[in-house]
Amino acid sequence: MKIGYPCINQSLDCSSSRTFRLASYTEERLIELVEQNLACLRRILEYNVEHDMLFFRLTSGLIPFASHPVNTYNWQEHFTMTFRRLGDYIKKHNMRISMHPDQFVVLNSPNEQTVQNSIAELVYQGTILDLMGLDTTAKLQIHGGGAYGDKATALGRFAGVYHNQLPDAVKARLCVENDDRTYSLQDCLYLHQLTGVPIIFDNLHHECINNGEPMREAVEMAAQTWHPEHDGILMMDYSAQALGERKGKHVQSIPEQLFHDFLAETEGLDMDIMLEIKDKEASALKAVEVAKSLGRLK
DNA sequence: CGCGGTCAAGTGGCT
DNA sequence: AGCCACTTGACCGCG
Repeated sequence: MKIGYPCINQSLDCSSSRTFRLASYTEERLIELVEQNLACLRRILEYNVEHDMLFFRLTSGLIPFASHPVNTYNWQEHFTMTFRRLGDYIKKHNMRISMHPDQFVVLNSPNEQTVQNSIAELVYQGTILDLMGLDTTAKLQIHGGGAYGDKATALGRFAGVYHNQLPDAVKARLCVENDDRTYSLQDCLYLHQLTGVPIIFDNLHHECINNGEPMREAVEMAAQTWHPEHDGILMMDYSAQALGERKGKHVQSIPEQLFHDFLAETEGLDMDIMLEIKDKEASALKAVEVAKSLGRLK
């Protein structure tokens, strides 16, 4: 088991997703900002290693406008060695890496342009993992997309894009997460049947929409969609409901007892857990201690 | 130099 | 009909 948090470290005084507006785009500025983003990423990774957090999600914003037509710069070549060194560090410390393309990536959109933009974004994010030299256990995590009034048809469209349009390099890394309002775990398992994509499990989303599966059973079903050699062990997002807030809203800080209970409920199951909690590494640190106390983490 | 409006992109639920 | 949330606020113009 590995534990981690997404994208941002609030203890460090740097950001790996500094960016700029389209209106102020210049190549010079792009290069300078990417250098800063990658330098910060290195610091975050070092912090994580020091604190036994070996699971981390890279921000989508590492390369600004990477899949936008305005960016014609060959950043892949320019930063080849930087990415390789980052990847070497990740591999040396046996870290697990994911990326989560944002809500604009919708593979089942009826809008062809949206689909093409989505593919371009997935190619960009996959390229980063490729340049780092990471194997296919480093994943790109997206949602099923929209329902458009008919989930079965929409998932069929997803499968069509998957089989006919996605490059192999993206297919090898793609996984789909159950979301909190449209595609439940069951829906995702159906998509897995159509495509073979592993299903990344989100416990809070599962609490929002489900078909009555108890938590342990749900984790087991998701885990079965991961091919041990090709995909690695199950990745999951862990969060808890912010009390009194909109359903699905993440808490500010991890309720340690709830996390303890979750680990107890899933005893014997191996997985890597991403803490989607507002205060980031602070909660991840607490989670690491809880997991260690239960002997789930060395 | 701090504040607040705004920023590439989609979708659906809530008010 | 418009606002908000989403894996993450950051940027920039203005006062």
